[in-house]
Order: sequence, then structure tokens, then C-alpha cells
Amino acid sequence: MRYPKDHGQHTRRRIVESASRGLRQSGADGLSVADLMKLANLTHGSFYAYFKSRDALVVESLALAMDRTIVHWLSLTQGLPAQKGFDAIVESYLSPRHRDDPGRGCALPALAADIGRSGPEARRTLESGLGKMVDIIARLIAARPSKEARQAAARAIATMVGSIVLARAVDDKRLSDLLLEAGRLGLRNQAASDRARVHVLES
Amino acid sequence: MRYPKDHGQHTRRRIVESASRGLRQSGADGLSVADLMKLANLTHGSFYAYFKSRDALVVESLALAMDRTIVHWLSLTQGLPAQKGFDAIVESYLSPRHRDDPGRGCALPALAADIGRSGPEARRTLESGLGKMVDIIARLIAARPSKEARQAAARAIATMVGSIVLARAVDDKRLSDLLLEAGRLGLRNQAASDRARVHVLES
DNA sequence: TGTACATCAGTGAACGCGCGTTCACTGATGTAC
DNA sequence: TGTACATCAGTGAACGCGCGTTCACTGATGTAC
Repeated sequence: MRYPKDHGQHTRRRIVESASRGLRQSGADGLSVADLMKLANLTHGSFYAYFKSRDALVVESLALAMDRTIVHWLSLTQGLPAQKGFDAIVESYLSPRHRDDPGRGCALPALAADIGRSGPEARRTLESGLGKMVDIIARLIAARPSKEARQAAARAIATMVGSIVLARAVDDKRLSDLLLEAGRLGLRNQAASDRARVHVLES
Repeated sequence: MRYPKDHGQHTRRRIVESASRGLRQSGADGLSVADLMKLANLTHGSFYAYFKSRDALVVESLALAMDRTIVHWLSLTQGLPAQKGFDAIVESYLSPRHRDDPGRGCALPALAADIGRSGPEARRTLESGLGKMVDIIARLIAARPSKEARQAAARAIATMVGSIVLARAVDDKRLSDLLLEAGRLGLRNQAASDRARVHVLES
């Protein structure tokens, strides 16, 4: 055999990895098939040996990015008490670093608006990832699952996503930083009062 | 004169109006020049009699949409006490109606992610509109302008934008409705506590 | 050990198509006399 | 009142280009003997 038997899987993976970064940076329609293959140091010709269509790669890139964020969140909170875990996620999400590096960041601020206009596969992928993210945050807000905890979690995620989307769309550094700071501050206060409220509901 | 002297201005306006709706529905790159002119019952040929480039129309469409939202917010809050005015904006923004009709809705959930990757004109337009929106909400949170009030306002807008973006990207009606509900609930609580905090700071 | 052949990941030319943009033209309507 | 002409908003063919996708081919590497 000229190539190790998993060579194809490795190459495929490399393409998805680089495409996932590229698409988060440039948007779901922002790079051509040739651009995407060039990111993996390949030419466009062999693309269809790996993927059914450009759309299929977009969906896989989205799935990979969402998984990465979930893994990141789990590792950030590992071993921390719930409140500190929540704060760690918020601090990391609403950092200038995350705002300024969409390619390595969460797929939601980068791609959710595009996905809102695209096919059912991409929507299902986003939905399933978002569901897991809500679960992770909900567990940091309340010991037992409840609609209230899920709501508080959904709101926290919406605030983080909206803050990053807007902070990236604005040139004025003051306004951009204000958006990040506002989210961080608000979520700390919110989490405290949510935890209190949910605790009352649980007892 | 074969045409009233303001005929050109009217036609131009009609194009911007329909383009603004179309682009909010389909994204900043989602419609061709031919598509955009067809929305105004014209053919693509005369496009460049009205606009310097496709980009220029995108910027004007964005500006129109942001102005409309600002006017809408002002009319919603007119004559109401601050708290009720704030609630009125939140209820209208986080309604299923707004989620399900992007073309008539706020430009931020529809276009902010695209604008984050586009030219300085579009970014400046969004920035200026967003600044006004922050001012309007800040004034409903605190009688006197302050950084705290602006932060609370920025956070409320980020939460609303993020909730709509995510609610539109998801097929599961339960999760989508949860996102809207979560935002509404959270913003009511947040506004109350922000008002209290700011009030203390002011006195 | 050396040579002919098989494999197959990756290449790059080519396809039909829709894009943004340009431009010579049309045809409905008003003006000149 | 009637006819020739001027105006100009809007038309549609055409441009060069980049897109997603297809496919015949290449060439490095392993196998057969």
C-alpha cells in the first residue's frame, strides 16, 4: 500500500479542520471550494473525492466547531464549583481574544445568521449543538434540570452570542468593548439572581 | 416634462425599500442585482442609473432598516413611563412575529454578522444606528445618562439580537420559543434590578 | 537486485451558469411651431 | 389641430469573471516475478 490505510481519513479531517476555521472567519458563503482546499494545501480537484458537495463540508465544519466549543466549555468548568464554572465560560466567551479571532471561536456568532437561511442539515446540526450548550450552562445554574434553569441558560447564551456579533460588527473600540463588558457584568449579576430564584423554586 | 421632477427620487426610494426587506430576509449576499431590481418591478439594466454599486445599495438598505427600527422604538415608547416603554420594546422585539418576519424586522439579527465581515461604510452605518438604539434604551433605564445605563442598554440589545438570531436558526419550535421567552423574562428582571442599581448610583 | 506493472491520492483543464457591471437602444411622453 | 423632434426612465444583450462540479490524467510508491 502506497499510503497508510487511514491516510484518506486524515486528509479529510485536515480539510474539515481548516474549512471550519476559514468558514467561521469568512462566513458560510465567504470561501469557494478552491479557497477551502487551498487552506488544506490541496487543489480543488480532489474535493469531491472527500465530500458530496460544498454544503456537506459546511455542515461538517459547523459540527466540528460546535463540538470544539462544547469540549472547551467542559474543560473550562472541570473541577470548578458551578458558579466559578459559569463565570469561566462567560469570561472566555466575552473576551477581546474571542471577539478578535472568529476562526478559533464559537460557531454561533460567526454562522448562526447564515444557518438561519440555509438547509435542514445545517439547522439540525446547530440545533443539536445549541441544545448541548444549553444543558451545560443549565447544569451550572441549577443542580436539578428545570425549565427555569434552561431558560436562564438560553438567555445567557443569547446574550453572549449577541454581544460577540455586535462587538465584531462595530469599529469604535469603545462601543465594542462596552458590549463585551456589559455582557460580562450582566451575566454575573444574572447568574447570581437566577441561582437564587431557582434555588427557591427547588426547595 | 414626461415625468414629475421627483420621479427619479421616488423610484430610487422604492428600490431601497424593497431591497432593504429583501436583504434582511436573504442576507447581504443573498440576492443578485437582478433579484433586487425585480423586487422593485424593474430590470437590472437601470440599476447603475441609481446606485454606484451593489455595495452602495446594501449600505443604504441597512441605513433605512436601522432608521425604521429607531422610529418604531420611539413610537412604541411615546407617552409611556420608562419601564413600560422598555417592556414594550422587548415584547415587540422578542415576539414570534418578529422572529418569523425578518424582512420587516430589525437589521441587526439579519445582517450584523455579514456587516462584521464587510466594508467600513456598512460598519459605520450599523455603528451609528446601534449607538442611537443604545441611547434610547439607556434613557428608559436611567433618567440621566451614565456608563452604567449604557452598559445595561447594550446588554439588553445584545440579548435581544442573540435571541432572535438563534431562534431563527433553529427548527425545533420548543427551543425557538424558549429562546424568545427566556429573553423576555430575563430582560424584565434585568431592567428592574438595573433601574434599582442605577437609581442608587444616581442618588 | 532489477524491471514491468498496478494502485490511487491528488492535479488541473474544462463544463455550464449566474454574477456585477456596461452600454447602445427603445418607446412613451412632452415641446416646438 | 397635426406633425416632427427632443427627452430620458427603463430595457436587454453583452462583457469578463469566478463559481460548483466533473473527469481524464499524472506520478509517486508499492507489488510481482
